[in-house]
Amino acid sequence: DIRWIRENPELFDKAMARRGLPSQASDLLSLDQRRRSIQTELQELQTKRNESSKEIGKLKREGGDAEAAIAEVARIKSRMPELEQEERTVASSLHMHLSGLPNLPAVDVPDGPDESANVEIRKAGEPDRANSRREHFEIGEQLGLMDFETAAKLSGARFVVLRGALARLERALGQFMIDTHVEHHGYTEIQPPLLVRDQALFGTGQLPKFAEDQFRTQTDHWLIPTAEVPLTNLVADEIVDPASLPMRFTALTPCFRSEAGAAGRDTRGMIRQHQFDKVELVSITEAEKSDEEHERMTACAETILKQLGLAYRVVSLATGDLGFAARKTYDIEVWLPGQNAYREISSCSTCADFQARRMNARYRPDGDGGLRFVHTLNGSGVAIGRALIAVMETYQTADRSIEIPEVLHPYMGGLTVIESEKASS
RNA sequence: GGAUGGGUGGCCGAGUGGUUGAAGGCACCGGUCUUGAAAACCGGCAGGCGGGCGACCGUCUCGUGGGUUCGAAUCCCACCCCAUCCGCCA
Repeated sequence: DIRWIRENPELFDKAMARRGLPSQASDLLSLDQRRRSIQTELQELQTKRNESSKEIGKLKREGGDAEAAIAEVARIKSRMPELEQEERTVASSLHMHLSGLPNLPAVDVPDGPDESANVEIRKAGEPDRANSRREHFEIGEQLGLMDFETAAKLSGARFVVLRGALARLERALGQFMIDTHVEHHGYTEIQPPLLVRDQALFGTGQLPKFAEDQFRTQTDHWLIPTAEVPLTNLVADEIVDPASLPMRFTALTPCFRSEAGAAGRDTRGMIRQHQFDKVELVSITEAEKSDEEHERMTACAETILKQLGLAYRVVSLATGDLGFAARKTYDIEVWLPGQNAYREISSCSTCADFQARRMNARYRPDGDGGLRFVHTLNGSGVAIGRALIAVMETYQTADRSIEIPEVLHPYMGGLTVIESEKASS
């Protein structure tokens, strides 16, 4: 919001500095200043032109001579095209700069250059630190149910083929999660498009800066990197009824990420794939309710891990680790015994009005007649591929089987353990 | 892929060159009436931007961008989007 920057240039620069960005308020404001002075000048000319035109209309109706007035208008108009052009140039330059700016971090976001400055908020469960624990790909390959070689034949690196009981386990996880959010947490299930237009990705903030992280089709669609994109854009260009807030949407979808720039990171196993399933949570709230909703959403995601019996911790991301659109983010990190480390399995963010502004999503608060931007939040509830990994590593047994968490039994057709000798069945 | 039709305020919908930022209706808000509600009646009700301490003033916007014109929602061009029919297809 350029007006906010105009009124709070030091605060703005300070906020950007917390994200490690150079101060740019003065550049933005000089552009803004230029735009406004051009606009003012242009409007004065337009006023004169409009007055004269009305005069002409009146004279003509009354059968008078309008020649002088017409010449006057022509004279005024001769100066306008140049100003109009300049205004367009300056305005679009300003717009470009503004749309490339990340969201301002909330005051309580810890300062720091990267994830090392993230702050642990709470822990749940007891991490299994036994060093005999195998990694998920060892477990999966030994069972013959997780196949990276075949996936590479079909699609290259960062894909996987799951078979039999492991394929079903992944499906069971997704079903369990979405059912939980719909039946117990008040979310509405959505089956959204997986291909979206530029406009949608701009709205949630992936465009224009992060085009190279996405897959694009030949029809100029983009494969969604997360269901956050279609779910949040549900309210794009809408003026929503305040009585319908908060809106809570959930979806189980595949997500597609090019992982440009991630070469060499998490190359083994299913941690970082071009395609993975995820249950997403999105909330649309009134401005005052978003912080509260952020806590609630994070708790909804945690519920899943608790019910699966997985150890985890919640961290508040430092300014340097915060995503582009986020004002504040909690990551939930699940304990992976095979890696002997906590790894991100969910990321819950409040974007405040950042995305709403980009997609022009508003509501009319009760009472005053004005319009306000809604607040948007999104969180994983949770990433299914990583949940599968966590379950495999947490519930591995000495005899190379995997026990299945109790809450998933109904989704597994009664199967309670994936046993190595029955693996191929 | 072929062929049509269409994009106007929160919604529906009128409007083919001159006080039209836009009739009418619905919704919504305020009032009268009523024990209360409904109905009826009266009034209000688009958004962005700029200027002013302010009551206010100006400007832009009828999908988007150009053009014609003294003047464009209305005429011309390009693009975007939506719908329908035919073909193909899960």
